[in-house]
Amino acid sequence: MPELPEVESVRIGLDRWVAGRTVEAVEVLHPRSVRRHLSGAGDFARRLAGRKITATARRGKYMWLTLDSGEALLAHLGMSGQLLVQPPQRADEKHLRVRFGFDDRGTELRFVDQRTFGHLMVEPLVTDAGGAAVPGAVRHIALDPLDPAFDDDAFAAALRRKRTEIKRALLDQSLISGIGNIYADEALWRSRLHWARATGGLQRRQVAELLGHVRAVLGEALVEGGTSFDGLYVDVNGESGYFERGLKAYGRAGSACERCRTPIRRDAFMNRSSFSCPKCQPRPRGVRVPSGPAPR
DNA sequence: CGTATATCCTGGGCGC
DNA sequence: TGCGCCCAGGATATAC
Repeated sequence: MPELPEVESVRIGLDRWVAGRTVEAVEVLHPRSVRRHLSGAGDFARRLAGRKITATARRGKYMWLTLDSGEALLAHLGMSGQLLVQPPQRADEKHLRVRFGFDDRGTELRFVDQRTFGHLMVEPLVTDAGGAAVPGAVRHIALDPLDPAFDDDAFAAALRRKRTEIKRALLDQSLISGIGNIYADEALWRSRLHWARATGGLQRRQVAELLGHVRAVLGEALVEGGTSFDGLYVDVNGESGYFERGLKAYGRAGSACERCRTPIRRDAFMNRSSFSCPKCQPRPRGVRVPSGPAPR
């Protein structure tokens, strides 16, 4: 489940292995992986053929490779997407979806994605509201909290205007990007905030502290090389991350909270799960939550 | 318009 | 051994 730290690990790896190289052949093995490239797989491949990769970039969970044509190859890894750099003679992965060959006949870039929630597209760069050049599909994605231009005060003000719960807000990529279910739960645990706390009721200082914890947990995971689950996520060269041992709340239902030893609880939340400490993160007054997984 | 919910999709794991 | 169900969840379309 790649979130910001995992995506950034992939970007760094790709930068080293593919920046400066020229794409030759592109093979789309599964049309769903390019479903958001509306002009089709053939057009996707044609826009890349002969193009040199000039740089890599990322915002939130999106990453892209800029091309010498002024366009970019945009990637979202979804739940299980991987971008692997492999020798051409290496056997195809079971869930290989797109293969990129280079004119130097060296290593290939491969998009592997079991669950096919990830996607790739080629798009022109456009200028966003903040004056940055981003692929069109990224225009509505907010800056992520590791971006130097992220505005803490504007975020706090936006939170206070909202009528929603804090975890929904953390997962809203148009408000703050890069955070998924795992790091949302971790940041809330560190902040001692229940996921259902109303955004409008948070004090400015609480928002500042929450942002501090968000940055800390993302930064620590980035240093560790990303969180790895089920072997589905590996970094660009196939090495798993190790952050799972640093998780204090996510996936720890029934285990003792490391602060107070109370068993971590699991609540149904947005058709998935939310993990928190019943004592450190008390439920806000008036909020009733069904326990266990959400009904399907 | 703002917020909430349904939907997409696969296969490993597990109970029977 | 095999069947069927559970489960993971980001982004988007649709509903309220």
